[in-house]
Amino acid sequence: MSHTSGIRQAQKLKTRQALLDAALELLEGQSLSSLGLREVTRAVGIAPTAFYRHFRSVEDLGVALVEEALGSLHPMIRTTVSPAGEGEERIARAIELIAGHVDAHPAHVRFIARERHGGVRPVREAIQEQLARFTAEVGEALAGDAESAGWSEEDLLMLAQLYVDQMLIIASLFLEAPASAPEARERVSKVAARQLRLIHVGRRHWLDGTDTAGNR
Amino acid sequence: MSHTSGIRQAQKLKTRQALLDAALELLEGQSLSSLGLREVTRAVGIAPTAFYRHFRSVEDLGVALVEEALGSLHPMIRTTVSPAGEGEERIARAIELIAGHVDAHPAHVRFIARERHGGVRPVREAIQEQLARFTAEVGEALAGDAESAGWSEEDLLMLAQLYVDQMLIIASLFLEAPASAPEARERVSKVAARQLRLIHVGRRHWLDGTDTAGNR
DNA sequence: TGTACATCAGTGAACGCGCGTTCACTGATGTAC
DNA sequence: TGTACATCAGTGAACGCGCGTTCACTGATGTAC
Repeated sequence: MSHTSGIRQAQKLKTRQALLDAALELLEGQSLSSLGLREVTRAVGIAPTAFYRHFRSVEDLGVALVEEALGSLHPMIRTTVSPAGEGEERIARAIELIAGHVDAHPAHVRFIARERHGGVRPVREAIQEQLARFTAEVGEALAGDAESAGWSEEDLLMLAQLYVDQMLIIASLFLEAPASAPEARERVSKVAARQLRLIHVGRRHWLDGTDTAGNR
Repeated sequence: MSHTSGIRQAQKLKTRQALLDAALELLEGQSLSSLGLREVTRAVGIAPTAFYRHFRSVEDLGVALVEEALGSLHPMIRTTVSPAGEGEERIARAIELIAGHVDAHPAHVRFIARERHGGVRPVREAIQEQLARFTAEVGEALAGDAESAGWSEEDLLMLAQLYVDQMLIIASLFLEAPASAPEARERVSKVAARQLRLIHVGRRHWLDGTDTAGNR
């Protein structure tokens, strides 16, 4: 029978978390497909064979990392698109939220950016699946927004996808502009704000002249 | 003295190209950081040690692959943003061009998508550098467009960046929708067209009410 | 509460294997005269 | 054109090393009575 508490269970979870943490740290400088099982256990300070008590393989650990990383991304995305305030102000707030998240969880963000198109299929698929869920959620959030009146389901989903992709791009940009280089961060913030603004302008005028789109 | 012709030189180039080709093929299912030198030479049918006659390391080969892959991407991007025709038609043509390029060079596209945020720094940096050059080029092309009258340099560059990122996103989507699944391709084409259309709408109305952006 | 047995997270030795790199080499191609 | 020497792409043996995985084990924790 499996218990949810008990000294043994608690210790096991602790070791499992230590494996995840060590792996994530090692992944700052390499991709999952080159991460070794022994490398991870060595970093944690346990015997290589103990790894198998927690994961069937490094790939398996990678899938667990996806859950962890996108779990932490989840609330951020919801808050980012939460419909409060006026356009320009919302954009600034969204960018601050993204920058803050990248500062708080740089390794998670890097892991997702790296493995999204990485060499390990199960991990790639786990990421795509989670991102699809995010897109659906953002779509729902957008549907509740006054600015989306008259929008078709399909259009809302395409906008949601645009936003989700854009958020990941902006997060990657912040990753390359560390907190130690405030000018670089400022530059990223400015470009990101302009891009979100352009998307927002496009959104406001989306239904303007559907039949004549493209004409001046 | 180094010649540009001669049997020896020609054979050397042939072997070098064989190494690049074999590596690219092996990279369809894994990332560069896990690709082995012996794996590549085995695929080509030469001794492992011969590798060093052409590249100093697998990383070095990766950088060469970036040149090759983005060299082939280069003309596509130029043509895609080339300013001919009316809005809606240009969008359809751009998407066809991207789809065609992905069909013609799937491994190159996959390589760039994978290694753009991958685990090998020199390769990552080579890609970022080339993409920055593309962005600058697209910016210049946009500057020559009538629709860009009144745009600041900065705004043009941010739009160029948006387009380049969007092209890569669309290319990745086509990669996952193989030519054997025409419905999936059609779906990708449609979403991509809507997204480009929204960006285009944003572009047309960018200067509408700079001071009141965000108000309805 | 105490005792006897079951569970199971972590150990450590051992394995076969493929890796990257070195080295002295070979023999076809290139060059000088 | 022929000869003698230089170059250098590719060879093959050898190396030390770290890898993933197996296995029987230990001893602390959990359970039954």
